Amino acid sequence: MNEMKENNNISSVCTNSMEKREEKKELTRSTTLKTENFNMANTSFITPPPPPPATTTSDIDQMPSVFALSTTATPPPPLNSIFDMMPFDIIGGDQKAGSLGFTDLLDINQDFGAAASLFDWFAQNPIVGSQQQQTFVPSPASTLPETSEVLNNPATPNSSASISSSSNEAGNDAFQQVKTGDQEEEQDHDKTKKQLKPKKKNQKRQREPRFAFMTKSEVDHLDDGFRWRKYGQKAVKNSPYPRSYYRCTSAGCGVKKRVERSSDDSSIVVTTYEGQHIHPSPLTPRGSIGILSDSTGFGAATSSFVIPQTQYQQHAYLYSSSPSLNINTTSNTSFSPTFSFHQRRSDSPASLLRDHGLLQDIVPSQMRKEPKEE
DNA sequence: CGTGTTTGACCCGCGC
DNA sequence: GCGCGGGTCAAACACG
Repeated sequence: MNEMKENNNISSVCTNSMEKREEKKELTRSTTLKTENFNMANTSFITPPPPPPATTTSDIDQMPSVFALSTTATPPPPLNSIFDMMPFDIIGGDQKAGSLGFTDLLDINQDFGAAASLFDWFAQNPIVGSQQQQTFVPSPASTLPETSEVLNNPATPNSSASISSSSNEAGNDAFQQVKTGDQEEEQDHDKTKKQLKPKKKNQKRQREPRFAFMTKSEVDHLDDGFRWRKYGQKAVKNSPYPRSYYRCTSAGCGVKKRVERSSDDSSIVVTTYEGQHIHPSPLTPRGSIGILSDSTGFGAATSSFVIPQTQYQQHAYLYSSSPSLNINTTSNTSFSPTFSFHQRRSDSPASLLRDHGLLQDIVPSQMRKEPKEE
């Protein structure tokens, strides 16, 4: 019920209350936000994504990648749930590509298939730390990004679930440090702002390992099965879209999430998770969705992934998952999400990589650079 | 009343 | 040191 409330929250906020608030906001306009953009974003959210019309390859890119599923036995979740997204056949356009399994495309398929979720998979295949870099970053010129942010680049093109991730400075045991980091951070949160002030000056604030992915979606805040509380919103430089900051509402769980819309492709939402849930998803027992979630808290963080490529492969790909296809409301423990694969035609890869804001965090600097002609 | 959002102010790190 | 930008806080507010 709460989930439903939360799920409906966006739409309701966007319709009634948001309009009221907007009126008020007109008076107390913040310099932080650009109103037009804010309204624009909301407007687009209000409109439910239209059902997929008969697709032709030509108009695929203009089509929304989010629409309600009607194939599930359980009541269809709200539209802003990422489980509703079936971008695979829309984005992909190519039905063959759409039918391609994720396992057909990725050489990590076995591990991922066994994992209950992406995050689970990453837990099993930690992508942070030096070991990871050896495994996933084949980069020849491979100077690891000085930012300590790590991207699990594919060993071979076309065969990677390149979901960007970053870690804190202490990167090597980032996952283990999540909890300690949470505790420390939680203590900090308990302090007041003024108490924060005299706080450790020489001690750098530790960053949680981050996990970012792009979702082609009309809604900013995707329902990933967890309850989030928005605690901030900032305008993103060089982007008309604001960035929203969310924190997991579960007590003691310090997981944060940042959501921003790509300035280059407004249909792409960049979601960055920071930290690790210390509790199961509140939605776990709920129908088929729950099996996507796990205690690691990254359940069902699957939708479509715009994959920044290495310098080998100077294209951005959009991976899309269609979990519901394989799940079918059964407790299929051997859930293996089906990913489709589509090379975007309209978006220049460079433009995707050039995206501002969070992309600067999640994409290693070497990848943000305009690729030199090979 | 509990929960979540909004938003101005503040903190902090970083580059110059 | 200063300015900028990212990130966070917390009071005020909205909503069910």
